[in-house]
Amino acid sequence: MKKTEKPGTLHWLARKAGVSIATISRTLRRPDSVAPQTRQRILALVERHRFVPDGRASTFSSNRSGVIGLIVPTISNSIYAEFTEAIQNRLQAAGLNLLIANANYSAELEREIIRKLIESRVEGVILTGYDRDPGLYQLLRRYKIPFVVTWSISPKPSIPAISFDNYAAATEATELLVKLGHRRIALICGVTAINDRAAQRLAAYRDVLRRYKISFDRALVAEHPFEIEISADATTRLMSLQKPPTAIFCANDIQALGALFTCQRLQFRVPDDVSIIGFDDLPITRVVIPPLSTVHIPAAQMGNAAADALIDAARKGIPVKSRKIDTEIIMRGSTGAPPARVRIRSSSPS
Amino acid sequence: MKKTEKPGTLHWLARKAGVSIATISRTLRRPDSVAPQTRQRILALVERHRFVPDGRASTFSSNRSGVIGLIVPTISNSIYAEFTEAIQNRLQAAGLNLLIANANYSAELEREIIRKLIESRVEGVILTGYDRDPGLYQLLRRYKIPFVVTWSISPKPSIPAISFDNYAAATEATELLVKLGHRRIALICGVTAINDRAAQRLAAYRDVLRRYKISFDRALVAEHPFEIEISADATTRLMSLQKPPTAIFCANDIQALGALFTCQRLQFRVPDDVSIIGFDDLPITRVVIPPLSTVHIPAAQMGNAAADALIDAARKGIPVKSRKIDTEIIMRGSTGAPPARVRIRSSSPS
DNA sequence: TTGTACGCGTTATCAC
DNA sequence: GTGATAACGCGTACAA
Repeated sequence: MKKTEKPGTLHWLARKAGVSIATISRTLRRPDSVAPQTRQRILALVERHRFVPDGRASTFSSNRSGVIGLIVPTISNSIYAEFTEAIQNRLQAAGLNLLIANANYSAELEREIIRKLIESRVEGVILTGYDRDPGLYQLLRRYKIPFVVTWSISPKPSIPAISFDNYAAATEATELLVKLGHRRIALICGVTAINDRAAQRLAAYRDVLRRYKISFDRALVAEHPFEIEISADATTRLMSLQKPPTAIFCANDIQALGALFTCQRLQFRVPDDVSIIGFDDLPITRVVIPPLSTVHIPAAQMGNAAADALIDAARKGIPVKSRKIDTEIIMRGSTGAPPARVRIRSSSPS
Repeated sequence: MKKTEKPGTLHWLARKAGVSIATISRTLRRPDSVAPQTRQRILALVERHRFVPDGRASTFSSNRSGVIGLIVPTISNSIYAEFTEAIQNRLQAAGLNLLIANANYSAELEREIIRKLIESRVEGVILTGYDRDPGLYQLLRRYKIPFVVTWSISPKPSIPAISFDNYAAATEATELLVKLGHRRIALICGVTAINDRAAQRLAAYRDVLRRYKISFDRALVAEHPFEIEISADATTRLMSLQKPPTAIFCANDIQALGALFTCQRLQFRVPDDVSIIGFDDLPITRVVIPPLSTVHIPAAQMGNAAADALIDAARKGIPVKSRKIDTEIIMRGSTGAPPARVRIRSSSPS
């Protein structure tokens, strides 16, 4: 007496249709392998009952989850949106699903996410940055889950990375300011302790200063989360120094915008009194006044490449190969030569 | 001869430990229900072999997927980031996982996503906007998946919504401009055909004009995707009209920023020559010059409420109840009375 | 406290 | 072209 099959399953539908579950399954997966007549009857039934097969069971039985996990450190920076959308499009075309996870700049949370992804046996993982507990990489390998690091070039060859070179890009940006004649250059960047991209950009900044024999001043470096208001406050502090900088390298466009508006609010002209260069090349940098000079990051290109690599890895077993993406300095209106004489500030900022 | 259990499974580990799979499973799920000695031995083994149980199998066997799906129309607007992070935090605290999906303002893509979510038997779905094929709601109900609409109040009581009222908020914003004395008010909003939030805000704008006997001018309405450069172009067109508007209501802060910078670029003073009011209250609105007047949307609060509702629905079977969230007009520096005399533009914008 | 055995819903492999 | 049935890996009632 099995008249009461649980509704919404193949068994149940098979009974209703008077065929075997195999036939239903086939109708759904490879309709051609079923007689047109049978197919029609079954499809009508599927339609009528709004049958949606249990993906967990099928993934489980076929041993293909069909999902790629993407872990981003934040979703509030739209540069990751461009990146994510590129990945999504590529995966969709390949019949894979994207699972987006936000680690919120927390190593702890990222660890949990990676574990969850392994638990659900994703077919690939796209990571942001390389700096994490090596055990996590081992875990991914242990379960034969292909992965790729993005937004950062890994120092270890064993960890495949598809990314631009943060150090090189930041070097270029800092050097540009030096070549414009600046000697007092501030840096606003992310929190290097939890962000290897920020750390690399800071390292580049320091190294350029050293190379040009410019003394490094700790007071000119501000590490902060990527929130525009925090960056604005940091800029206020920077520009209130006895000797304010004549240029600010912001290792992130959000921070650059905070710096730009704050300088203007404090009556510093950009770029006449102070130059600002950003990093990422968000669309808004082209619209603000003056347009922001910045480092263009081909986020979509990087996303495409990472997605393609994982598709090949998941479907054809091709190991992920590291690849470097080019960046480009975009000169717009926020950078120029330093003012001829050191500007003396007459009153404190409000 | 079952010596060669497949590695990375409970069976395999059970054999290694010399216990049954049940004991391993128990050790992992409810450690207390196992003798300390056994537990230690097993945990050591789990640790050593980096064992990660197959979540699909467990979810499948326990019939609890433990995931809530969130579908946002875009991830490039940081207002959704705040929303998403609130949801994520709440769910995490409740032991549920968040699956973020980006529908990219495509009904087609959203349909596929909803189907995928049902396939994976998520325990709840958070939707953005109410306007979609009713069949999708039926499908969710059919599989007893609790859902809630956000960012939009549903006109149908059968569809639970936890949201602010777009129409009311937009009415307030438009009315504010009218009360400041503006009669020539432009609207820049999203594409109403694919965005019910934009449609409601447009409806509010029209109704306010009608109520105040201000004639509706199609030329003053610009529907566009939420990209700052597109909004900038639209503003250029608007401000190049024979009789440019004295105020612009932007149903989105991104578009408001595009409008602000463009007006300034065209030498219109904000708010002296033209007032601008946005919608969302992004952090950047407090930093730009002048600070942008806007409608504050309590995105985090809405996210918390939606998450809580779904947690209760998934865990305690409590049906989701609609709830209205309050918005608030934030007056800052971008709005004021219209100029005394109509400004005559002397040359065409570059 | 621990082990046995069944069920979860699908896919894949054979026979027929 | 179709049906029967053995996996897939885990959770869990029930037995020991």
